[in-house]
Amino acid sequence: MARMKDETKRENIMEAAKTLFARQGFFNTSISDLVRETGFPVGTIYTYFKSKEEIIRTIVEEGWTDLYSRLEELVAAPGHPAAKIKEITGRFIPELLNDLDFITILLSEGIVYTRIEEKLEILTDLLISLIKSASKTHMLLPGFNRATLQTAVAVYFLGLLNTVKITRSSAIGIRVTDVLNFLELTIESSLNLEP
Amino acid sequence: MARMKDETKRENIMEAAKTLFARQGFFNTSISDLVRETGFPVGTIYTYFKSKEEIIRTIVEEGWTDLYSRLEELVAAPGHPAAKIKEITGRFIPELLNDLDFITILLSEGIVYTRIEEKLEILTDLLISLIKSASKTHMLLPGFNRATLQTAVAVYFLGLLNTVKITRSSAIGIRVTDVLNFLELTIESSLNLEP
Amino acid sequence: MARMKDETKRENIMEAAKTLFARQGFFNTSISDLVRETGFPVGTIYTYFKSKEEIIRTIVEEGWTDLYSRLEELVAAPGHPAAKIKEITGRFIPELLNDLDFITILLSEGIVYTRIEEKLEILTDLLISLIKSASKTHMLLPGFNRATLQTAVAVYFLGLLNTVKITRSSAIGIRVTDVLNFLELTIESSLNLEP
Amino acid sequence: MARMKDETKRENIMEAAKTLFARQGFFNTSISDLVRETGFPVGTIYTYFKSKEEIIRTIVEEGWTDLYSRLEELVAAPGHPAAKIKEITGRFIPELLNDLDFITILLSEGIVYTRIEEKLEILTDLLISLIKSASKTHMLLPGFNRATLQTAVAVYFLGLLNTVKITRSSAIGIRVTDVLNFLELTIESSLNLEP
DNA sequence: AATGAATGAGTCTTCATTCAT
DNA sequence: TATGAATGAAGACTCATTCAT
Repeated sequence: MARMKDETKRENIMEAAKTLFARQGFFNTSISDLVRETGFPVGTIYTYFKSKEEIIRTIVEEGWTDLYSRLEELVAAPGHPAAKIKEITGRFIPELLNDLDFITILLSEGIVYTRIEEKLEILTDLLISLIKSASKTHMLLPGFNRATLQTAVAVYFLGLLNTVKITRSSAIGIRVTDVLNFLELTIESSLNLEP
Repeated sequence: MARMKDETKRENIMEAAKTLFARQGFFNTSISDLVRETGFPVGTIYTYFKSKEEIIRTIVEEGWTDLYSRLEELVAAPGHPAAKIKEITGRFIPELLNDLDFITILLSEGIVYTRIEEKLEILTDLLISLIKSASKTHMLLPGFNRATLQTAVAVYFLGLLNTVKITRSSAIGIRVTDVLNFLELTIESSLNLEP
Repeated sequence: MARMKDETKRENIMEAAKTLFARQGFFNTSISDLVRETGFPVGTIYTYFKSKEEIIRTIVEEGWTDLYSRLEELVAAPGHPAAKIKEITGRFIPELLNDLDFITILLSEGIVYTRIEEKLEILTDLLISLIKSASKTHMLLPGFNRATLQTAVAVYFLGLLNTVKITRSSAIGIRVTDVLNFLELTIESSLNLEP
Repeated sequence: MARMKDETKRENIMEAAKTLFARQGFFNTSISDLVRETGFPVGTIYTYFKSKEEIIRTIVEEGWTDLYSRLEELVAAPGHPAAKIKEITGRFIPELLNDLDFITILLSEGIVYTRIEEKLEILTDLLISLIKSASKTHMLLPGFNRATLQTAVAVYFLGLLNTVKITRSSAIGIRVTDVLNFLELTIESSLNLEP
């Protein structure tokens, strides 16, 4: 087996790109910015990624895969569904909301360069099945059919991310703790969880 | 006297820009695209806007002003607060969700080029005061302090817009009707409205 | 006779242009700068001058004509030649060196847009004939033929102007008084003036 | 390894720029002109110079450095001060006056883009100290203090250059030989040199 | 005559990507 | 494989001048 490409370099590039894309935006970040930030020569960047677009796509894809697989694992693990939901709101989401750079990129150019809807749909499906199994009655809220439920999850998920993202750059009086607090209160009151 | 500045031209430019920015993104839309789309010569574009950035800023600013003033008017009008909330979910939001181009721009580069957090904060304040006056108990949900309430409004608002935006470009199984449906159900069940 | 064009406006334009051209240079001054500075509409500028180039040409031509005619008058007046030379170094040149804007323009784009060499040649001729008639011996300096004498006048004239011009923008330790002082000393010692 | 930056190209660009700037002026020379003249693609111009302004600055700066260091060397060399002055008027100045393109640029936009006064001041200092050491009496001319002397050098230097510059484009009856002739005569008669 | 919107050729510069070394 | 000079299409924007009103 031939010598593998230096995985560290790849990660350095992605890390730098993530920071820059989040801070300045994808279009306002040039490959030379990346060269300056990483200290690598241009050629090296193109050794690891075949285009600028591929860099952002990779950031989003890998970030999402990581996110989703951790969620999947959490759901698949043995244990009570209601406890898993607690785990999600109490640990998984807080962790996610911490990665502001990822959120910023995902909600900006990430949407353009990767099929985010598909990701959202899959995520949504996973969560819905969990919610259903966690719910005593299997009738979460009267009047909620599947589409509405899917909508609910999407609205919450995107709403949370976007709120946190906007919070970042601003003096708005919302803190990440408020967001988490809101989430917990909402989940508790609207889902009729089994004990 | 010389020719007077033509308001129609200004609107043509903004309309074309709105379409293009929403469809291709701000950075993927060149001034030449605008020239092609409007049929105006470059110089004319710059007679009405002093930069490309000013165009997007104007689109967001004017769109938001229109949005907010309609909401303000609705809130200020005589009538029962609960009825006004119905009006908002039943007429105002649906109308807003219809303007997909505006939503797309607002959530993308609009965030970068205008102080969207400030706008959101003001909007949030208006809605909170309405909600409070509409609520029987003035205790909307147990455990909701002001920050959480503000968060709730932000999450819903941004979540709705973002969901609809993503819906646009995709095969995801969510329709605007689902979004509206979800909103109505949520509002009803979570706000304890006076009859 | 038809109503004459408002001569004042013409002068306002030239004055503003002179200031701006001297301060920022001809090419870095736009017609809009002129519009801003004068308060006149563009159209008005073009009513009085048919092009930007004509403005600078007029500034140089009129300035030079004024300069030259005052010199000519001084030379033509009755009186002793040696006294006239004193008059030139003591009054005429100091006055000229005062008009820094004119000097700056003359030495920069003025050279490009008007035939400055012709002007210089005529000026030179006038001064040479004066010097000759003022000189006791009519042999100013041994070895000075006509061409050398013309050169001398040109070098002094351009040298004086250029030195003063550079002095303007800088911390160099030369003052206009030094320049005048130098001139006087030189003239006295090198020209063998009749008493 | 990648290609190395090619010093020849840099020089080609500067050479072409020098010719064009001198002939047409800095502002009337476009980067496209440079592209046409050099045969290089635009990008290559910008590989070697980061802006149009940097090109002119480099031309003036390098030209001046070369000039000054040759003068310095001449002055520092062993030998009689009076002989050095002869060397300057007889060889150094004639060589300088030969480089019409450099003179033209130096006296036009060169003034704007580099601190020419500082250069002049340093040059002046060097020459003054040489003149003083060459002078028998150390009292060059009665009444000449340091400022006047500095002025004298500046006026001569700028006057010579400017005269030659104007000579270039014109039918004026002055030749470079006249200028040199004038200089020699002046120096001899006004400086009281030791034998 | 007065005005200032209209015009579009032309400006400088950038930048993702390639490929010779 | 590593490098970074080379490339040139494309970018946003300017501005002297015209001419409809």
